[in-house]
Amino acid sequence: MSLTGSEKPQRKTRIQRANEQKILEAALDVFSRNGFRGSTIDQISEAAGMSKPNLLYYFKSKQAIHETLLARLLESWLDPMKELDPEGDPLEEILNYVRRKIEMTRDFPRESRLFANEIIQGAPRIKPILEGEINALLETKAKIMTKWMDEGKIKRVDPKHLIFSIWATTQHYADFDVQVRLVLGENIDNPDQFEKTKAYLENLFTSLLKID
Amino acid sequence: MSLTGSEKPQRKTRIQRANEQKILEAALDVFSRNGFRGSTIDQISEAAGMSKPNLLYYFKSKQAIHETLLARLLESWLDPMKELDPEGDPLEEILNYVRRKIEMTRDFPRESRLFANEIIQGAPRIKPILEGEINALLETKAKIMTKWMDEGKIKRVDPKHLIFSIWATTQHYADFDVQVRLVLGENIDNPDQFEKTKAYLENLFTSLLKID
DNA sequence: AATAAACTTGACCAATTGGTCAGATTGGTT
DNA sequence: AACCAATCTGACCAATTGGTCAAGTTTATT
Repeated sequence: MSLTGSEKPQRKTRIQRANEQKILEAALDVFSRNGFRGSTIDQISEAAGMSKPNLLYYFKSKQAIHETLLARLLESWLDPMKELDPEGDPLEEILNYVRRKIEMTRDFPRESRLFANEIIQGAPRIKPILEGEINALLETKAKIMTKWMDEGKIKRVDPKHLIFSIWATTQHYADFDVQVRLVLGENIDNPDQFEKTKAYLENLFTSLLKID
Repeated sequence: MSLTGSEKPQRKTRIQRANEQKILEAALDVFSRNGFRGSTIDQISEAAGMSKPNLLYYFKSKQAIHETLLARLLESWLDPMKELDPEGDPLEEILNYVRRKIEMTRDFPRESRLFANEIIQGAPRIKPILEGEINALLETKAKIMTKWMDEGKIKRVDPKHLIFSIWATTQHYADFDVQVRLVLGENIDNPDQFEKTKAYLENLFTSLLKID
């Protein structure tokens, strides 16, 4: 028994690190396709290439994997918004935010769906985190936008609804991928289609905000 | 045994009609909150106020209830788009579509979430229907919009992306209800907030499409 | 009132699934 | 080589859950 008290205080082994990685990668795949209740530990352990008890050696429960995944996700999910710079050119700052958002949608569609699944079902597991972090950040950024509007740098709109519409329009391409593909034949993982989508969204938000 | 051949060819009884209604109503509630796999027959039968075997007397399986719900949903879901009139005033027609869409989001949020749940998870059960019906309708309406653009009645944008962004921005308020509420304190079921949201979206799409 | 059909349910079953455990194997350290 | 901790797994368990069944109750029809 170690003197440090906690359960697993040791530094991580090579194997431990590798296997936790494999599990989280597999779990992201499975959870984002099937939702929490629609996913089984067997599916995940199979996808991770190990036995179920072995998976449970690294994560004590299905919940634990899911929580780890969501925690990591939330961390990176808000990054694009954090970069919104009050000193930059207002319209360009917002467009850059849109661009970063749609790049994330292209590069991390599974993360987007994992998040969407969680929110649609009432965010049972991440409401507290959402409540604190997102709200604070959003409040700050909304204030910046309001200041820009006061200064006449961009047109006046409700900043929170603006942010909602940026989230909605960008994430739509990941979350409703099947539908988009059914209509367009492809989605933003295709470079050509990515450019078209980006151009459309840049135009959408420029039209809304640009002062003539 | 009846001569008409099919399983249950009879006209529906008073009780039958009432109970099927109760079941579908309860199932919509449960499925839209928990997704297909996250919902149990017990939850639904409890919500419908009857025993599980009795529920299964009216619907032969959990799947069957879900399919019935989705079929009914799809029917009404596309109605707002069908009303888009090629003879009407272009901008006003599109804005009316946006208005109908956001009214549906307000009045039928559970249906919106049921649909979103299904699509996010790859639309396993409704892909065929989606493929036929939605695609055909969307193609027709996109052509109408293109014609309006050719005639210089509205600004030129990609009509399919336009439709995506209308879907995304309106449905967002139902599907991400929890998040919206966390940020605004309320959502479009509040008349005041509904007006604000409607005004924002009207402005968004007017800015995009209006010819000065 | 009698009767048949429609309706209802407690008890039950089999499959799935989250999680445990005892024991085997492997990796690192001396 | 020897030893201990870390890693791994087959077998197992208990709870949940979709669905069945036989028997009872209610409703409609004559």
